[in-house]
Amino acid sequence: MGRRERKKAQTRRALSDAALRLFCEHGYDGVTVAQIADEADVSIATLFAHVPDGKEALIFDDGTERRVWLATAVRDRPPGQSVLEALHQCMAARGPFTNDLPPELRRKRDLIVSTPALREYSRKLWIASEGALAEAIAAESDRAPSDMTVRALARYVLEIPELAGTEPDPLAALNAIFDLLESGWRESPKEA
Amino acid sequence: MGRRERKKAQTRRALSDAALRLFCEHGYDGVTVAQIADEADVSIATLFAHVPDGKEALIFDDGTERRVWLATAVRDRPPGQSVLEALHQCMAARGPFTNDLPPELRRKRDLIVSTPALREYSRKLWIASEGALAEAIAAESDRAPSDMTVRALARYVLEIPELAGTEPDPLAALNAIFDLLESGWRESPKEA
DNA sequence: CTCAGAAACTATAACCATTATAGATTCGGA
DNA sequence: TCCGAATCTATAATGGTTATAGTTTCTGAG
Repeated sequence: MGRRERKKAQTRRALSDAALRLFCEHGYDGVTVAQIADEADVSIATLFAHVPDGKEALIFDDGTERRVWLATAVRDRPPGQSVLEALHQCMAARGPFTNDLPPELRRKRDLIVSTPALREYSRKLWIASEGALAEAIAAESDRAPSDMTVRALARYVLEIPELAGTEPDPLAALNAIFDLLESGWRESPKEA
Repeated sequence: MGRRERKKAQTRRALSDAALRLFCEHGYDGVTVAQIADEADVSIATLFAHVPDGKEALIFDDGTERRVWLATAVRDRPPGQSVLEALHQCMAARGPFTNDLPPELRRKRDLIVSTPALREYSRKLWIASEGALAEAIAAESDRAPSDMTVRALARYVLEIPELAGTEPDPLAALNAIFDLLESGWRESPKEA
């Protein structure tokens, strides 16, 4: 990697770090992009050159990670394990569902979960992997990636973090949702 | 209804109409709120007084309609019909899933479907009914409205318009998704 | 090595949505 | 009739985002 790319990555990092620090200290709405640019010692134009999606994207990567992570979790799952089980398992290790994280990441997660704008952007990143996940699921289940059932399943799995992330017991919520996806909605009709 | 409320409703209507007309003519991004305010002959401040959620909300109602509509569809469904069947049926009559609409509404629907910002806001309106729908479902199925399974089902049903609205055959997509929710994900494992 | 061009960065100025302020007008009810 | 509240207005400020045009820094070809 040449010096150019190294410096670019450095700048991006400085922006992430500055943004996260300031957000944690003053709250998302209490910080302006100008302050973040100052703190990272770049111009505002440079900030937006690095983060085309805007302020919310500052503390996130571009979503590539999630995509490959999901695809490999499905493809390389242990033999005998179903696709949904594999997704269940790897989701459980993720962000909102475990406390087995370095305190720095935990602070970041708490910031995201407690800030609507950041939660929403996080969801957008998850949804952006829908195509990749649909392909992975399709490959394992003899269906077309464009099959609506496949796309819907992918979408519903990717909505789980936003859906369960704010529950009192996120992990229990996660389990309940995967159970629903696995078995569908079984009605227990009301007494007449 | 006094003159005051009547005038207020009139102004709100003028804003909706102006916004829809201009959006259709120049595209969502090709119109500024200033132009809309001008066209409706009110000040910008008045525009925002009527539409606190901002530009995207101009052509939508406040979501109350959907809420009551969903709740009654579930509660007053024909005897013998399941909750999901009732929701399936009433969704099918809605926006993106039928062409049985006056041309004016069809143009509005096409505008929304083809404009990301408006699609997103439409989804927000649907999701805002999650609590109401969850209560309705809970009441019919002997579960608590806070039961994660109930909440997830409500959420997943309300995501359908965004999920299926852009498909080539939205109605077929709708049917497939309800089938998934009804029966869950049945894997047809790949040959070894 | 060198130099031409690409990439990253900068300052500056614009644009637009949104909110705040303060004051004017209109309406409803007592 | 008259007070208070709701609506509307003009105006200005804030803050995110983009456009422009020019400067510096790196890379790779010759």
